[in-house]
Amino acid sequence: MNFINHNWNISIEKAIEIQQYLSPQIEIGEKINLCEIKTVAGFDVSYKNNYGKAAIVVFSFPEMVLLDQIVVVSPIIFPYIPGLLSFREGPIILAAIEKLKNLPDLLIFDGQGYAHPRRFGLASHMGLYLNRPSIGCAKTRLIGNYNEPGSNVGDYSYLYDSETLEIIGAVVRTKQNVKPLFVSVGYKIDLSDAIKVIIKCIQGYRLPEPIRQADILAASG
DNA sequence: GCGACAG
DNA sequence: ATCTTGTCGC
Repeated sequence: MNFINHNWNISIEKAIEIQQYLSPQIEIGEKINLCEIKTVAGFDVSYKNNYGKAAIVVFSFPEMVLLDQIVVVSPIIFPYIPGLLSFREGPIILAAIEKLKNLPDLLIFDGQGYAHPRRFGLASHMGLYLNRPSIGCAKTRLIGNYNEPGSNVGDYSYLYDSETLEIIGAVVRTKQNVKPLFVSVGYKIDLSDAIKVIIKCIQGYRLPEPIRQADILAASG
C-alpha cells in the first residue's frame, strides 16, 4: 500500500495513521488563483440501509449555470466515526467522480477540510487524492471555538483551535436569520478565497448552490 | 470518568 | 445521515 493512493478497506487505527501521514502534504499544494476556476462541483451522500447514494452537481463559475450532475449508489462499509468521515464517504465519492467526463476545477464538500483534529477532513483528503483545489463546507462544527458572526450575508468570524488558537476555518453567514456555515480550507486554496467562493455560490439559500443541489439530488428517489 | 462528536 | 408534525417567522 502506498500513501496518497491508499487502500480504503482498512481499520480505524490505520485510517488515523494515514491521516497523520498525509496531513502534512496539504501545505505543499500550491494555492490557485480564483480566476483559474471555471467550474465548481458540490458533493453529498445520503444513506439508506447499508447503501449510500452519492451526488455531484457541477456549475460554471462564477456564472453559476448548471453544467452536469451524477448519481451513484453503492454499499457503505466503513462506520461513521467523527474525524474519519472521508473513509466512509471517500469510496463512493470517488466512484461518482469516475463518471464525470471532466474533473471540475474546484470541489466543495459537505464536511470539514482543515478544521479537523488532524487537519485532514473529507475536503482535504479528497482534494489531495484528486490533486484538485477543494473546500470544506459543513453545516455544524466538528472542533474549534468561535464567536457568532454578524447577521448579514457574507459576514464571518474565525474558527480557532481550542488549544493552539490557530485559525482553522471560518463561520460564515450565508443567509440572514439562519445558522452559519463552517468553511475551511481543503486543498490548494487559502481561507480567504474559500470564503469568497462560498459566498459567490450562494443563490438565496443557506447552502451554496452546488451543495444544495447535490443534497436534493442525493435525497431524491 | 464525563462530555463532545462533520455525515 | 435518518427517524418524524406541526408550527413560528421572514
